[in-house]
Amino acid sequence: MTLAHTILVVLMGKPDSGYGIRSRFEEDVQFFWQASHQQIYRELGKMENQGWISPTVVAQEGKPDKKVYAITSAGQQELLKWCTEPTTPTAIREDLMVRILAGPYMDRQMLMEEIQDRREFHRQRLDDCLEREQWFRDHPDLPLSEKFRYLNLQRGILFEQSWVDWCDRVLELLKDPDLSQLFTKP
Amino acid sequence: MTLAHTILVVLMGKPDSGYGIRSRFEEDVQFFWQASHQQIYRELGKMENQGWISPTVVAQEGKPDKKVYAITSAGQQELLKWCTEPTTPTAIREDLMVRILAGPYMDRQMLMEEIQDRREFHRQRLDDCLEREQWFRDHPDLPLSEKFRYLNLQRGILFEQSWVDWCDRVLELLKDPDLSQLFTKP
DNA sequence: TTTTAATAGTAAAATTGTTTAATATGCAAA
DNA sequence: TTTGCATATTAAACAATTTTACTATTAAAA
Repeated sequence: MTLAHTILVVLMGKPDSGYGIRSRFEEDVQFFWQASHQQIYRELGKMENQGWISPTVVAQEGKPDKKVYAITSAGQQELLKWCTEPTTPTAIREDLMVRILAGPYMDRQMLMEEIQDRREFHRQRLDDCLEREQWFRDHPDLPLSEKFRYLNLQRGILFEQSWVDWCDRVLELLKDPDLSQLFTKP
Repeated sequence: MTLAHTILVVLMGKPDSGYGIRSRFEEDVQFFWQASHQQIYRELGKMENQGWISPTVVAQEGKPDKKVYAITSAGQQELLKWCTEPTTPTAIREDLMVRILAGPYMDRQMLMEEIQDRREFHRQRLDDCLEREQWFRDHPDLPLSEKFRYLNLQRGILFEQSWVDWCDRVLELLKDPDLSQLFTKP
């Protein structure tokens, strides 16, 4: 259950409410970890039961009360323990790849539109990543924790770029009904 | 539920048993779709109930009997229907990225070993992909369905290559305790 | 000759993830 | 002034996935 440990890492930065954690997920973790707010709230409940985090109810002006969770020393220990365990590469389930396998049996135009849409999606994300990269470059004197976030951003850039490149290449090849230039084009 | 449709595509090629389907998953789908044998057997049961596939028990010499499933015309229709629906980009959950975020709080040497291991993993997969690419290039007169598999292989190559590149870059940067060359190295 | 590996399948539990809904506060816009 | 949006949390139902554990056959290796 890495979700719990992702939350622990986020809380190492600063204590936060479920809502706040979710927002921070969207901001800077979104391209390699997604979680709905229910998932986060449920996980926070479990984590509290295990003593990894402790809540404080904070009254706010103009907003509903919130439960701010802070990581406990037990939580920090748990995080460090988790850091000694090996990570495992993500099992990818990419349905566009399944669609590609179905390529011989489906309408070519439809397939190409699907890939075109996907290209647009990843190009948009790439743009977002590059924009954030520029922000980092405009702020060179960042604390170490921010520098590690930059490393993750680099992963995202390479990932999105490889998608765009692949889509472009495949769209070019699919123009030909029998993919005859498969091995001649680089 | 794309697993069912992945199985349908695989069965379009030729009828096969659950065990055989699983083997073919490992061979040529493994880097973008993984499924355990229970998942596949369970899914096959559901698919049979829906009339998408029909089984034939085949006795074998020297091996246990097997249930060979063939796609039905209802199954083919279902597959074509699925092909008109848009695909959705995978939600990635990559725990190495969480580990990177934990970087400021953990032992640097340990983190670097973790990344080194990951690099080795992806380099191995890249090698496998390149080997299979060479096989394709040695067999230029392939049927169309094989050519589409080659397109998927290209995706795998770009994916694994981007991992290796990222690991190399990060390992270089992490040599320095405060990541001071973050913006100066390309 | 016992064990291990590969083939072939089934069952159940536990965990994780998604969907839908309900509740509540306060601000701003229409 | 009603509507919609952002903030903030909880509950329940459902679907998907993973883990663990069985049963069984045959070949090959130790």
